[in-house]
Amino acid sequence: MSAPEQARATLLDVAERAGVSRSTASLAFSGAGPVSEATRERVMAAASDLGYGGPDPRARSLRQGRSGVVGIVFDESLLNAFRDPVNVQTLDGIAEGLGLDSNGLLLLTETGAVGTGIQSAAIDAAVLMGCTPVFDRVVDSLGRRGVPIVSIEGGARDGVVDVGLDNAAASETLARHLHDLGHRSVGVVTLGTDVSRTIGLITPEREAGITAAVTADRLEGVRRVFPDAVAYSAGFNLVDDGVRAGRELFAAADAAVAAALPDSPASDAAGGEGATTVLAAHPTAIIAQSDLLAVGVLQVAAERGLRVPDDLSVTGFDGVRIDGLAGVDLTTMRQPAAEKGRAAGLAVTELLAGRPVASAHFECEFHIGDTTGAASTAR
Amino acid sequence: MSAPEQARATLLDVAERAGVSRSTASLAFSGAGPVSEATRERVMAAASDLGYGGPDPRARSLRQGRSGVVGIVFDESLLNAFRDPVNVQTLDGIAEGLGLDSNGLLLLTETGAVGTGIQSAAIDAAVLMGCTPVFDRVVDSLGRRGVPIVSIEGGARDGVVDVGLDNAAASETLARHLHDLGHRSVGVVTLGTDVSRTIGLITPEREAGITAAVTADRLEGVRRVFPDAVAYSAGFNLVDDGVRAGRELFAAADAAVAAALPDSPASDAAGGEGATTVLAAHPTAIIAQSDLLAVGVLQVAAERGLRVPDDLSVTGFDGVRIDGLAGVDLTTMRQPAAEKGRAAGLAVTELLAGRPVASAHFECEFHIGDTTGAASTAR
DNA sequence: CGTTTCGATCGAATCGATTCGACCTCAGAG
DNA sequence: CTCTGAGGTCGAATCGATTCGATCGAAACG
Repeated sequence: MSAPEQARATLLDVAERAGVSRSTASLAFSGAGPVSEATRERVMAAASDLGYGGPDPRARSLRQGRSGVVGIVFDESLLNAFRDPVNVQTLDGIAEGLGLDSNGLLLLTETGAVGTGIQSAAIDAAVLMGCTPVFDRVVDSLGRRGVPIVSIEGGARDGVVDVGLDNAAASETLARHLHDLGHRSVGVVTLGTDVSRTIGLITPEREAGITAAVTADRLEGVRRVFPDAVAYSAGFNLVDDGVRAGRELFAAADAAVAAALPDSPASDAAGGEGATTVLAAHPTAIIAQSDLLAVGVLQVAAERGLRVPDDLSVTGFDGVRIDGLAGVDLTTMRQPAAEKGRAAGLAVTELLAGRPVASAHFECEFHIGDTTGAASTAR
Repeated sequence: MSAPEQARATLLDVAERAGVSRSTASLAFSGAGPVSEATRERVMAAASDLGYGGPDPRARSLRQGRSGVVGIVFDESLLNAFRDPVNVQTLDGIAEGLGLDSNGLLLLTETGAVGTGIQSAAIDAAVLMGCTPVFDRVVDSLGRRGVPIVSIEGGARDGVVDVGLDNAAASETLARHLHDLGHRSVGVVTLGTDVSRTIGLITPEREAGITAAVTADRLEGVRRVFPDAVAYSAGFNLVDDGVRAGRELFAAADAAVAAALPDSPASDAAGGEGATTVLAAHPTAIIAQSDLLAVGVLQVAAERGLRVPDDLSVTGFDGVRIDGLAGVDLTTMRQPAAEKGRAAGLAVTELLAGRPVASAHFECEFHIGDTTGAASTAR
């Protein structure tokens, strides 16, 4: 109201009106340096008169060489990124880890398109969420600008601090648990394998080309125990995609069993060893690479009238509290997502302070719920 | 590698190495203005030699007077904000509405704390998600700086473009639907009422002091049809909070019914009119102010052995696709959350272009699912 | 052959602050 | 009375680009 649309007041205007120099006015606002109380009040009064809203962040960030903004880079649309509770928890942890040093988190997406945003965003540091080869370009570009980078589950990369889990080991623990319970025929429902997020059976060729480190590592952990387990990839980390993958996995088993029966009259073939065993029998356990996918598998089990864990054991991963599914106690590996975020936030703080930071790895906690049990021998 | 840790190259360095002036080098990078192909290549080669990663966004934004960043302001922690699918959809819509003009969305939270971030963030415009009085300060502060503001469901505010729904009318539609089905005793499960998000019964005094516009408007819509409906407030928009509020609501009804029986031996008192009717009888319908809360209520119904919609009708609001609950077809008002976001994004674009923008209101679509039916007379 | 025109390039001003070193003044110590 | 020191203030340099108006050369035109 007081300043309709004429040129906005600058710190110089304020200083002149208060009868002091620019530098003194600046000190009055920033609080750095000694300024007498009387002067400060005069400056503030002048600012108020002129409708001055404080120093321009753009100018300040140019002079200071930092903006206080940390970029969060996703490799998928925000819509999908935020559907995954782990991402949300991690983000919250990052915000906490950065504390009050930060002026906010800048959401950026690098989906493979041109992505002008990431080039021209005034960020002091970047956190890469997830890991696809798409990020190589981002790492290059930011590295050239001297922007420190922290990746979450991004795997080892040159000049990048990584925060993650030992996914393979954690996954192996789950697999071994099932093996100990007597399971021999297991299926795996995996997360997306690459940028395309193709849904469907993971053939050996496809498995070799998995670019998503988390997916690859968790699958590798399973392979150490069940080298021949059939794996189906879900597209996104969603319950519904888990349902879809679960249905397909069982349908494939149905077909394989049906095909095996007439061909080999000797039913003991189903008890033999080798890849055919896995393919030609219904799985007694499903290892899902996330809790959301596991919940989808549980729904498929219900559809097919399979009792869990009597007829089918199911494991998840993440240990997220799934809103609205309080009743289910899933056997899973609980990962400290918020802590990972916090660690990433702290790492950013350290890097910005010029201190060196090492990559950090977190432990998962093995939680045995009531979705796993002894393999049924009656099948 | 090529530039270890010596002073980072600037555009001037690049220009000198390429044998051109600063201005020409700038034009070569920005693409504005005519530059010969040979010169451009020479500049790019020099940049590459020096490990120059493009113009500094800070300097650019100072000179141009804009950063390309749009602030998204929440009144709660990011963790809670992103648990609400409506927020996520809206955010995605905003990103889409802004298109390629934007360099990213800056997440800011104003929870009532000092919030230095919002003051010193270089944003061109701001979108306020939700609406609490806390935002008054934000509006002031940003307005003084000349930053355009768009609010989502923020209600009318001076100098702020608002994008929202006619929540009262939409809510009234649901209530009338239930009334038409013969329901007379209904309960309401509401969203948070204010910053404190206190869970529990909404007394008349408390109802008068609701500061969350969405909650107040939706409740008002119900009141037009059921003036005496009992309302319980859930804290956050979560299934689990819906479960909790639903349980309390039914427990309160249990108590009221038990208290009414011995006192008034004439059981026809339960069929009379007035506030006591509502309080002294179990509700035959529950109006939840969101789908997530409605799902919680459905779970409570299952707990108590109530069949839906035979024994109890339930309505929601939002029309979100709830991951993992594909089977339920909720009666609800579907709101175009993504469209709202898109409209907000477009509004920001227009405002930044200096064009005037009017507040916009969107229509909800009434969806009758299978969770509402005729009121049971047998109770 | 002189003039116009247009494309390419350059110089200098500008964006709005922060910050360093210099300077001044006044109080207290010697 | 003088010297010292510290608090308070100021001037000027600086951050790294964008952009406007001027300049210059060559091609096109009459």
